[in-house]
Amino acid sequence: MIRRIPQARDRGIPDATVARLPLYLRALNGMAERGTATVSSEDLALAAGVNSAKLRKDLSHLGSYGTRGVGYDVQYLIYQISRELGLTQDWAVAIVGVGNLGRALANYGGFASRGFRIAGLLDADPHVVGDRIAGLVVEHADELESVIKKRGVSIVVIATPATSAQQVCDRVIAAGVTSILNFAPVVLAVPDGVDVRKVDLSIELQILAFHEQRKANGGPIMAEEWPDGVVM
Amino acid sequence: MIRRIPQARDRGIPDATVARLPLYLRALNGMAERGTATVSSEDLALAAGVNSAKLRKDLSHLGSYGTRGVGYDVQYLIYQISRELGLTQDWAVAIVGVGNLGRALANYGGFASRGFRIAGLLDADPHVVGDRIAGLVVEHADELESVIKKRGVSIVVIATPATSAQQVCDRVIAAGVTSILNFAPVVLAVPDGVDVRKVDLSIELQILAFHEQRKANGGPIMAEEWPDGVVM
DNA sequence: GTGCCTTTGTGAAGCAATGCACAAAGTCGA
DNA sequence: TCGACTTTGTGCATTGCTTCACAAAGGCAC
Ligand SMILES: NC(=O)c1ccc[n+]([C@@H]2O[C@H](COP(=O)([O-])OP(=O)(O)OC[C@H]3O[C@@H](n4cnc5c(N)ncnc54)[C@H](O)[C@@H]3O)[C@@H](O)[C@H]2O)c1
Ligand SMILES: NC(=O)c1ccc[n+]([C@@H]2O[C@H](COP(=O)([O-])OP(=O)(O)OC[C@H]3O[C@@H](n4cnc5c(N)ncnc54)[C@H](O)[C@@H]3O)[C@@H](O)[C@H]2O)c1
Repeated sequence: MIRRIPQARDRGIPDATVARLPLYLRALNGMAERGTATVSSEDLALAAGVNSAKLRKDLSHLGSYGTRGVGYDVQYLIYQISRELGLTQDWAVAIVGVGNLGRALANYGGFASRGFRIAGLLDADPHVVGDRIAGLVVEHADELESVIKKRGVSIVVIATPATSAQQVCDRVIAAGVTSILNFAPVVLAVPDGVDVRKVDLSIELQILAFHEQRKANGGPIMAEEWPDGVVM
Repeated sequence: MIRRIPQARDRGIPDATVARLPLYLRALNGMAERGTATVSSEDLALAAGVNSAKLRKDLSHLGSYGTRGVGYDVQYLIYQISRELGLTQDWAVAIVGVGNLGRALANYGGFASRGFRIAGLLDADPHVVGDRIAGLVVEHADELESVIKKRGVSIVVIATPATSAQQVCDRVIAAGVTSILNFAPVVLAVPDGVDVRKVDLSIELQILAFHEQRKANGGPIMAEEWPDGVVM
């Protein structure tokens, strides 16, 4: 039986931890702006909305960056988390599908400030191609492969209708992209080695509705039957 | 020691299961449109992008709705999942903050089709108030409480800048709302009994960047040190 | 120095979710 | 009616994540 010997800086950081690091980073940036020099796990955990033991365990996966009796140096921790997440370099992102959502994303300033530079906007609709949005001109979807290669795009955001998403996905993967953020409500099929993250707003609302219903009724109405009262 | 006796329709559905039900529902709706009458756990799992044992276990939390040797009746399963999620009723949703993102959400047709009716759009900016978007007129944020009460809003979407989000959140909770979908990059403090779900696009990109960096380098650059090479 | 106080880092226990593997249930053709 | 075949529903082992609780580390006052 093979047992992994845990090391000081174990390379395998749990997914759950990776997903929280950006949260810590955001809280730390706020503190840095307010001039805070050091912070305890307790306070940082509070600001990030997690439990302090979890925070300490998460940070311990990156290394031993705290000082007992004192806490963590805010600037140093910002740097370490940023480095771990790969935010010390900047990333070229292309947005495919410049409709309602694609436009909102393109106009959003919060990406650039985190090192995500929008390097291309692409759409299949000739009425949209040529529009200038947030300083960029929308290019035709036919240019997808060439834009990806010329501008070193490594992350693609898919904001097309569901029907085109898989096709766009296949093309960007063929062009060498291995990180995709998908807003279309479809399950994308991708080969191993490609990471897809999805954001589905309608799923979030459905989860809220589930809990809301429980709060109101203590559960769904009409347990086992069809609306007309006939059990199948 | 108290041990819960598992029942045919155990009322405590695991969170992980609830989060996947909308996925199954979407896959089932696709099948229904294509005229499929029954589906096996294997096929449905494939369409939803999960493992079939997981799918069966998830569905078993709702009840025993399959037929051995055959599979699940598509229409019946759609109804059962919808009922469980609370989608057999419709929900009035208000969007607070009608900027880039709020507009995209308001214009999106995918909510109404799932029983989420946009019942109000609110903004604090007088230049935005009065705009007509997707058939609704934007109202002033001062009307928040009255809109919630008059239109029976039970889910609020917060799409304001981060600085206003907590304040909006406090107000909607005071007005009786207990389900919130938050797009602002802040941790909202809420009392017990209030559900908040958050969508943070920039976190998703950061997670992608983390994995992308690993694929490229096998890990972050300059393990323990500051950029200038001095260990703290 | 020395000792007190604070806070980290981490074993270990507890809990939740996953995935395997198969008996039981039901279908369908002969 | 029966037997072969398919597919569900679930017990169980496993994995992964969370939380507790505390020894060890380090700062700081005197
Ligand atoms: N708008 C929202 O709030 C929202 C919410 C949840 C999910 N979504 C999903 O996000 C996606 C985009 O939504 P939207 O509201 O922006 O839709 P939209 O119809 O406004 O925009 C889609 C854009 O994609 C373009 N397009 C179509 N096929 C293309 C292709 N092959 N290559 C490049 N571009 C192509 C279209 O020309 C259009 O401009 C949809 O899949 C939608 O379901 C949107
Ligand atoms: N646009 C995106 O793609 C995107 C991506 C990720 C996160 N976000 C987040 O979503 C939120 C909205 O983003 P946006 O791009 O639409 O911003 P925006 O500035 O375009 O829109 C914000 C709107 O909220 C309104 N507002 C401000 N204070 C208010 C209050 N107290 N009550 C009601 N309305 C108020 C403003 O008048 C404005 O119209 C922000 O928190 C942003 O960080 C946006």
